[in-house]
Amino acid sequence: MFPARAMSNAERRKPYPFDQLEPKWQTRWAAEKTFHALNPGDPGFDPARPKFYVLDMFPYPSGSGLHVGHPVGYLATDMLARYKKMRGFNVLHPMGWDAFGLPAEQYAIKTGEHPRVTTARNVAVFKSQLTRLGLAYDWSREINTTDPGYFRWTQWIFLQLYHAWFNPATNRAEPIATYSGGDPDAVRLAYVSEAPVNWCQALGTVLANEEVIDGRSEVGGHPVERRPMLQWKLRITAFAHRLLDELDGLDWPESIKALQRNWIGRSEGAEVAFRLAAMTNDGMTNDERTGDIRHSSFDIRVFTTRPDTLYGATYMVLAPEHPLIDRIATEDQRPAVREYREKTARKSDLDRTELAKDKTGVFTGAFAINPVNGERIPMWIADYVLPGYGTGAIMAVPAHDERDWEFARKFALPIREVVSPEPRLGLGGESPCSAEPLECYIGEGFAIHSGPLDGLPTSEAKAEITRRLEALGLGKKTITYKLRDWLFSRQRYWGEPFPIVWEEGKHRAIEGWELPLIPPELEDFKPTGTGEPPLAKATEWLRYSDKATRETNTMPQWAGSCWYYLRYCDPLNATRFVGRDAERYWTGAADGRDVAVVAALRGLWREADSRQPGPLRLHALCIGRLDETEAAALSAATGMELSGYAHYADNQSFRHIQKKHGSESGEAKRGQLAITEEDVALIPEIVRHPDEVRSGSPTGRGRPAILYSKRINGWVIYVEESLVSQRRLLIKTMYKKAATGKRATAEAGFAHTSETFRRAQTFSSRKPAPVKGGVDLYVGGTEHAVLHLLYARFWHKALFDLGHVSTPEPFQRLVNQGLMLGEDGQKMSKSRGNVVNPDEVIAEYGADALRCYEMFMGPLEQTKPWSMTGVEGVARFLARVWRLAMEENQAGEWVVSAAVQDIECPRALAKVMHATIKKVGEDLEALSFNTAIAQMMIFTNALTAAAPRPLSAVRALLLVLNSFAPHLAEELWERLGTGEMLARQPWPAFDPALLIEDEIELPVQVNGKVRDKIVVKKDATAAEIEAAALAAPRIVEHTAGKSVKKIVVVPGRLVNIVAG
RNA sequence: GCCGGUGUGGUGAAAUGGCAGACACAAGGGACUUAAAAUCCCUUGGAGCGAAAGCUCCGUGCGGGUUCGAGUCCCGCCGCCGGCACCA
Repeated sequence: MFPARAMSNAERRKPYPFDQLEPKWQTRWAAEKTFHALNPGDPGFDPARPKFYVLDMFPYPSGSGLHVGHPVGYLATDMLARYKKMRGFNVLHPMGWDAFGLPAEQYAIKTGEHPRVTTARNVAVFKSQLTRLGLAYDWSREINTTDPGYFRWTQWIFLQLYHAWFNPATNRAEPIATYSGGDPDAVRLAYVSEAPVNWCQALGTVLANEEVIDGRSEVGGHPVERRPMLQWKLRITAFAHRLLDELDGLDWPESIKALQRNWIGRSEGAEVAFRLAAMTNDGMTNDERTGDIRHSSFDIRVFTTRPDTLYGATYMVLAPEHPLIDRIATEDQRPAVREYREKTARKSDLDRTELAKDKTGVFTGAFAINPVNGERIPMWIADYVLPGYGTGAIMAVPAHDERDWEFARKFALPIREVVSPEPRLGLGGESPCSAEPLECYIGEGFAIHSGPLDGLPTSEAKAEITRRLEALGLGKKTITYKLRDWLFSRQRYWGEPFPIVWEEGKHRAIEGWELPLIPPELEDFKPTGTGEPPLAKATEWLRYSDKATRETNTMPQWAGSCWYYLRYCDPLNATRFVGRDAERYWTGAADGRDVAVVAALRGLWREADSRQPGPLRLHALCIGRLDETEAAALSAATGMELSGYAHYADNQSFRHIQKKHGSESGEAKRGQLAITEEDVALIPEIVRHPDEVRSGSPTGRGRPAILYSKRINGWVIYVEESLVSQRRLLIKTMYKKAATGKRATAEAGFAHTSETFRRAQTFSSRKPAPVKGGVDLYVGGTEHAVLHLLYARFWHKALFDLGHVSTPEPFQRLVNQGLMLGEDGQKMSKSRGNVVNPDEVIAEYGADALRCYEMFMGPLEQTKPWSMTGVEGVARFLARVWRLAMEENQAGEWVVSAAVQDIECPRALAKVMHATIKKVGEDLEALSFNTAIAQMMIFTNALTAAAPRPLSAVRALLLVLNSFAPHLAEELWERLGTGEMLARQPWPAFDPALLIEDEIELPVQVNGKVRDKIVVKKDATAAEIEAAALAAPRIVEHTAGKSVKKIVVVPGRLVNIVAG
């Protein structure tokens, strides 16, 4: 060992001994489970506390570990989690690993080491790095997507999708059993289809549209080609309108919402049916040429956003993949058509989009009839029309669409102007002008040469033509989306196997009890290159029965991340993917009290059931409290079928209020009452006399109700067994105002009641309030805007429809942390050599300095370059904090400074202290970490200057600093403190009275320029301020020789004198 | 082309329509020290005037507008970053 003296010299170089105290506190937090979150039902769980679920996007544990850019978001959530805990919240702040994926598998192929092994190693590295940052995760909830206990439920959710369909009538996913059509396989949310897909030869797998960027794979940048293959898809398109519409209610950055809107790509327009012309240009009739259509003159439908330009459609274009081409192409055009289609099929997406600026196409020989004017228009095929969008066919209006214009010019097709930017007179639709327009006009305007539409502005013309087409059955208003179904299978080893077997060419699901379906052990993970998945090599595993074999595709990496935020709520649940109570509690459909209500209901139900055994159904009559969704969740939670739902906002409470107002029926109607605070206060009176409560249900009228009642956490629940003969259990819920006592409690209770009535009113006016819920705050990078974030929303909505979760959206609030650039201002990357490793920063300056620096740099959402000198500055700040309380003695040991004394805080210092408590709290709520730190620096500077230093002020600093620099704060708290852990302390209160100055300084402007300052009493009147301002010496100077025209006094702000 | 964001000192950045540049970094000067490190103090948007205290003018990408007052709101441009892009 070093001699003591040498040791202290070495130590002295460190501004404070973070290298000792940081590991110490990390160990303590882990040992004492300081950040362990309790679930409803756990011993010690406090349902009265509000909850806060704050989530990071879990990382893929790569082999290279973290760089300093990764933890930006983790640090933000950590600070918020620690703060919310001090604020009395039950905080859920978990972390886990998104560990299936390509890199681990590619590494395995290279080294022969099993991905399971490398994944475990990488996870260990990541976890230790995160721990060294002092992140307050509840590690007891750690999850790993590659853990069979986890992916079992990923497979289970897939089965829910497989066994479900989207019912357009109800606009939601339903069990496949409710589908009455002939072929359920055609409508499942998870289905197989043979279609052109994105095949990446280098990766040996197919990819989703979202994973292909400019014709190359997102991972690795390898070329991607179109190839028809039999693949699994998920029917995300069925949810397109909901995924789009429900973005509005989310508290997300506008940019991410815009990205998703863009990706979903809604277009409003019309579908128009064109009839195939009977006569072709060679004089033959269709009947003579093609047998198939002899008896049915079929239609070709096109989609257009500009139905108003229908009179200007001079030709039609089909996508080369369009299925009707074989039937319509004329004999003489057939070779050219076939050649063009083959050429197109060979083209990659990249070729088709990037290089195809020059239009190509071939005439099919067929003609279609324009339904509005009976004109024969030629039908072409061209690759600028895409098969997957709209109907795969367009009407071409070259005068008003740039692509059609270009195409028409190249192939000398007619161009007819039908929209004029200015209203034009005297141009009848019956006489199309012969002169072709000189340029393409794509804007809106007024219809011309368009028969009955002439003169109408574009928007009216659209509506008019659509109405006419609909009346004739030739078209209809249509909404089209760009979003395509999600290609869900991959030809890789390291992913979840599908819980599907194939028998005689048909697929079917395996049973739930067969899960998890574990992938086979393989020596050789290599993709086959033929599109056959590596799992096909496991011959033993492959065989399911004599006749059936297993599906060999695996799920994409996104599968596991689609629902991980749910698993965190209840990570060890062995019977359900997430416990209902845990899900309802943490994702916010219910607060702790609601969850307790459900638990009590279950108990009451058991009691009722024991009196008269047999299946019970639940009939929910809700007084202003539960909406329909919650009633459904309640029935699921109690295990009772929901036989009916009625909203109950009126009835007793309604009558009671009505009586009070002296208005008899007729005057005040349901949902139209202006409910006052006083009215709400009357509600508890009803509750206090349960005997007066009679069943309000139509069937229970007049019969005395058998009431079970139970009081839980300010709730009173009645269970009314008035419908015994029908085996229906009537439940009612009613909110009870919090017991009188502390004012604050009563107010909190009141606010809740008030909200209840708002919702009740909203419901009775038939406009359900949007159900908020999901993760309270989700922080992550912007790169998942249309991948993970869209997929997860889709899964969540499907699970919601199927009754498995209680909210329609997974992430209520989303924040993107900004990118961290290298010191050179470039993106951090190994090849640039500008990567900064957090471990090195921690070794030199400590984790607290790294934490504070990353948050001090600027706003969380902003991109910003790393600066080592910046870390140094923050480290200096922390060292100053340390020296506020500590000094070195003769022996070179740190001891509590004699300057810290238990004295009363001088008023000036107290002011800074309370201002700091206020600002840091507000800034944390607003995620303005940088300005919070600046304020703490101000406070620290003030404290440094003070001698002696009041103990209470130093402690206050530690309380607010704790979220940012928890190790340092804990250590000083311990040395100064009462023996309790700082992390468990409540957030300090500030005294607003102290922040109000008796006298305030006001700047005085003359013509908008500050010329002097005056000091006035805080409650000075405007007249007093005016007089003081005009008397100020420099104001007198500046207004000399001028006349004062106006004086603007902004109390507490400034005075502006307008003079001229 | 379309969509979203953004533009303030040498640098990172502050600023409910109300004193532009808080808080830091860097730089310069000083104190302590034999010396260095560490620490502490001072100066620091630009130009000009003054011996000094201080004063004046200009200044938030550019051009207009609203207002007693604009970094902030409105209109029109320009630059940069991100996304989408033959989506009919």
